[in-house]
Amino acid sequence: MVSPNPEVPAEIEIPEEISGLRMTRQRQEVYRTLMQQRNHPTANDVFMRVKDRLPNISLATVYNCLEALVQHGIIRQVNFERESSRYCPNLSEHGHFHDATTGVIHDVDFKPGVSLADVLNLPPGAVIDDVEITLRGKLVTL
Amino acid sequence: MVSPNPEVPAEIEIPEEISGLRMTRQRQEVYRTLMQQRNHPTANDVFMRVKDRLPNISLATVYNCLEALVQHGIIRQVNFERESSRYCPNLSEHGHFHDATTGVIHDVDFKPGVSLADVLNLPPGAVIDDVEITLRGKLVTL
DNA sequence: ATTATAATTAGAATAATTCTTGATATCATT
DNA sequence: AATGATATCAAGAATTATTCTAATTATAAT
Repeated sequence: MVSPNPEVPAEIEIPEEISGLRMTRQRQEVYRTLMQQRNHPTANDVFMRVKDRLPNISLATVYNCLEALVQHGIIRQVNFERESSRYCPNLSEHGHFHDATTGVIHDVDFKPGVSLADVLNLPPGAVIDDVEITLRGKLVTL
Repeated sequence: MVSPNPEVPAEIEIPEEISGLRMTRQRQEVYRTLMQQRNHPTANDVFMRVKDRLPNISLATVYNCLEALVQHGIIRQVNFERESSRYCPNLSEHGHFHDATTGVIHDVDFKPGVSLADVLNLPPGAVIDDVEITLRGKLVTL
C-alpha cells in the first residue's frame, strides 16, 4: 500500500517490491534509512532512526527486515572485528577503511580492471562467491 | 627445533618468554595447540584440546591467554562474519579463503611485490595499520 | 621470608543476535 | 466480501560468544 503520508513528504520513493521481496512498510523504512544515512549504521542505529516514523516497530523487526534485505541482495552486511554488524546499500564490490581516530567508515573501491587473482595466490580451483576487505588505520592530513 | 616428521609432531619447545610476554604453563599450552593444530581453531576448540594436558584450565584463561598472545603479536585473531573468533600462528600478512562446502579455512598469501594501494582507491592520507581479507566460496575440482 | 605484581579460576554479567509464540496483515480463491 | 493459507510483525525469552569480577594462587622483587 503506497498511500502517501500527509504530514511528511516521502523523500525517497520505494517500490512495493524489490528483487522479489515484498516491501512492507517496515522494510521500506529500514531501507529508506540506509539510503539516507550512508554511514554504515548498526541495527540499533537503524532502529532508533526508524522509530521516528514507525513508533511501534521493534528491534526484532529491524533485524528481520535487515536480514530479508541482505538475503535478497538489496543491501550488504558488513562486519568489523567482533563489533555489531553494520549495513550499507552500496552494492558495488567494495571494501571498507575504518578510521581508528574518528571511527568513520569509508567505502573503498577497487581500481578499474584489477582482479583479486592478480594479487592473491588463491588455492587452485577456488571459486569466489564473496569478498570482504577491511582496512584499519588513520587518516593523516598531508 | 622442528621435527622432521610432520606425522608425528614432537613436543614443540616453547621458551619461557616470547616478545616480552611471560610464557606461563597455560600460555605455553595454548600456543602449542595453535602451532600443532593449524586449522584456525576457536577459543573453545583450543580449550577442549588444552584440557587434555591441563585439566583444570578454564575457558576464561584460554581467552586471557589468546588475548595476551594477540596483544604481543605472537598470534593473529581472525573473524569470519559473526562467528566465533579464530586464531592462527601464521604471522605473515595473509588472507583467508573459507570453503563453504567443507568449512575449511585456507591461508591465502599475497603475490610477491603487490601492494594494496595498487588495487584499491584508498582515501587520500590513509595510513593502513591492519588489513583483513576474507574470501568465501567453493573449491571446484578441475 | 615478605611484599608486590601478575595470572588463573569459576561463575556472574553483558551485548548482540536469534528464537518462540501469538497476533496481524496480506494474498489467492471462491 | 468471506475464507483459508501464508507471510510478517511484536514482545520478550533464549542463546552465544565474550568480558568482567572477585577470590585464589603463582611468580618476581626486595
